[in-house]
Amino acid sequence: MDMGNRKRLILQAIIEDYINTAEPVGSRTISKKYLTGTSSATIRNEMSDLEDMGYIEQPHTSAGRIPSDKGYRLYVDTIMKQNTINEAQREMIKKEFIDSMGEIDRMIKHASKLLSQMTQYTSIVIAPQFRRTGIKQIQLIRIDKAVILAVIITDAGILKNSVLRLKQDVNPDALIRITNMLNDKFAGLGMEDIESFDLQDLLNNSMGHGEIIEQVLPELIQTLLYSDTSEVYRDGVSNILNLPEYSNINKARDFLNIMEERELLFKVLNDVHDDVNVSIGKENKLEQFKECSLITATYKINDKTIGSVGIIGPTRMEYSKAISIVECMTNNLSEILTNILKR
Amino acid sequence: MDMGNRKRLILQAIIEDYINTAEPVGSRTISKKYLTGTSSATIRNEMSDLEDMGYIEQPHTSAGRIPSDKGYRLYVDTIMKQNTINEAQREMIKKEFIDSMGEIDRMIKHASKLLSQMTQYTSIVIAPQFRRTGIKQIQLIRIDKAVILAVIITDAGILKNSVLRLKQDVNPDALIRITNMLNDKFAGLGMEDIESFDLQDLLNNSMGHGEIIEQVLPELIQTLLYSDTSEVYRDGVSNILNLPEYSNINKARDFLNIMEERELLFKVLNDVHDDVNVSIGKENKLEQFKECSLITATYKINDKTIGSVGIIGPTRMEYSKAISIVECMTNNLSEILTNILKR
DNA sequence: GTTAGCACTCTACCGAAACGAGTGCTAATT
DNA sequence: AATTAGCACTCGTTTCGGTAGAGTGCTAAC
Repeated sequence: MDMGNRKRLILQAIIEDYINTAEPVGSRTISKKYLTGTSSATIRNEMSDLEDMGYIEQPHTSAGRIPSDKGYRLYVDTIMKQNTINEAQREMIKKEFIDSMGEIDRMIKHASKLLSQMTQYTSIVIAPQFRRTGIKQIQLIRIDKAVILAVIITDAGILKNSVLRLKQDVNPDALIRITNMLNDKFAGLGMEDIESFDLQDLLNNSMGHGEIIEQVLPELIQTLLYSDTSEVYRDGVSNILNLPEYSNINKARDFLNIMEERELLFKVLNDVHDDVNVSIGKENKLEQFKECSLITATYKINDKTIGSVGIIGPTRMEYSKAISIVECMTNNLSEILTNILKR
Repeated sequence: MDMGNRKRLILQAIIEDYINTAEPVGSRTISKKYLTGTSSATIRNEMSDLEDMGYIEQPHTSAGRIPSDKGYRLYVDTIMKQNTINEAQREMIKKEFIDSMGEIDRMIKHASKLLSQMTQYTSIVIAPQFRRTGIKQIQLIRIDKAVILAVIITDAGILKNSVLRLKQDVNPDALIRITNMLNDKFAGLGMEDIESFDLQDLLNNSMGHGEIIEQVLPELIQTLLYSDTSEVYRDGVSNILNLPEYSNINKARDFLNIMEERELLFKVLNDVHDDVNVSIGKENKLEQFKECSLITATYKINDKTIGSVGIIGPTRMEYSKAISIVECMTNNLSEILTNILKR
């Protein structure tokens, strides 16, 4: 059976009406609101075909049709019109960012809030990923007897610090030499390189500071590699309770439960690599998201992906709007973060 | 009318039964389950008195009674038995902390998770408050042309850093002199002192570095005073959906909405100063908490309050258990944080 | 002061009936 | 051959009356 243009229009009508109303759409509704030139009987026939083709479903006899995941997929890929957010909204995102600039952290939280406010779904954002950047500089600062502070500055201008407690005191000169040594070794390296770093090699060339380096380095590497896992921000979690899909308390609870699993959310967002990705319903790997759609996008510093943002909503999602917003958001984030670096 | 011992027992019975069942408690239930020697008729009379005295309420004629806020208050203050958590649970809290030690941040998140898991309510924790500590040391580090990193180390060993971008480059020697100058002025001061700090005075004695100090200082003070607002962690928000109080979607949504207002939560937790505080129902200043109870406790470093934790639940809360858990938690937090310092 | 008994009240629950939205099929129309 | 009108049928939702049950307040007896 082929997909005539009228079928396409009917599918579009069903999806868009269902997105608005969350009610199964009947043939008469379509005939009256969308395809006024066509009778409901004709549309019924077409709908029957669409059902056979798997694009729509019937919750029960004598109800209208609702889109299937496959239907949404076709819609997203070939039917819907793109970029529906208007210039004013784009400006809003841009402007809001300029206002919130300063601390990267605050900016990220703000991005999350904006996303959820504009879409009325739940947003998730992961903070810039240290691991994905390179090391620019390492500074060791003596703050007390046998206590030093390690500050790490990355390509992306992100800082990490950790307090290292040593067994013995270090004199300032030695500390400077050690700092230089570490910088020689580490500056310019990517985090991937650190993982396979040869500790022994460094120790052999430690010019008498072996003992100290032996104490400092493991902690330092630890900080470098693992400190920034799972910095996840959510916003608008309560938005989903406005949706009829979640008027069922149990579903709502399930959803909220996942939203409290930071590590899980982190993972989900972290292994997306496309610029913009749309996962519809059962396309999601996670069992708990089988009735949701997830729109994700990555943001970059100097064209290197270092984080991502996402929107979670019901499969009945305003895809077009959500996609444009997420896209616009990551573009702005990338631009601003990259600029912060250049300054 | 005076409060005889039997009235007290009946009130206790009503409250404890209601805490367990969330159903209005009738006279027959009490006569059968709690005061087996007394007939339901007698208890009815007593209950009528208790209602007149304002300790219990009737949702409608021909329903049992439920405790009023005043009733809970009396219960918490004079009736309930204290410290109901057992040694095993105490050990659990202690042990969990030892496991999660290391980064303060992680520890705080973990505390929040533990609180909500053990109580099955929603927990809120605010991270150690920088503002409430004194400055130990300030370090300025040149990381690039006209870019310096300010690291602040406080009494409590907490660090803050901010990147400062200057209009002109600074040579290392000047930076050291400036650093020393700042340390002379700031080290040992409490955050309260900073607020009233006389900028002009420092500028007058700036030994030729006035221009740089003028650029550095405002940002630095900004960081000191405002950077750590609203580091709030929540956990177990979805727990409340298990409670019959929130089977009504609207109430649940209201609750979730508040829980997304970090600043609000921060404020609520931040202006509690007692060691342990219980606010019941309408005793809460916040409109949205009029049907909740809030148990808060503060934790300290070296006997100086620097943060607090709290539990939010329905007025029908297991006060005794919740209070002990919160108390135990803050004691452990205080101890461990204080020890971290000493090391 | 306490208790048994009883009339009364109010809610929650249940089932039947009416309703209405929507379908699928058939026959007529274009 | 495609479209449409008409109609019987299905199934979920709403409404409504009736009933059961829990609990009270009051009275009279103990």
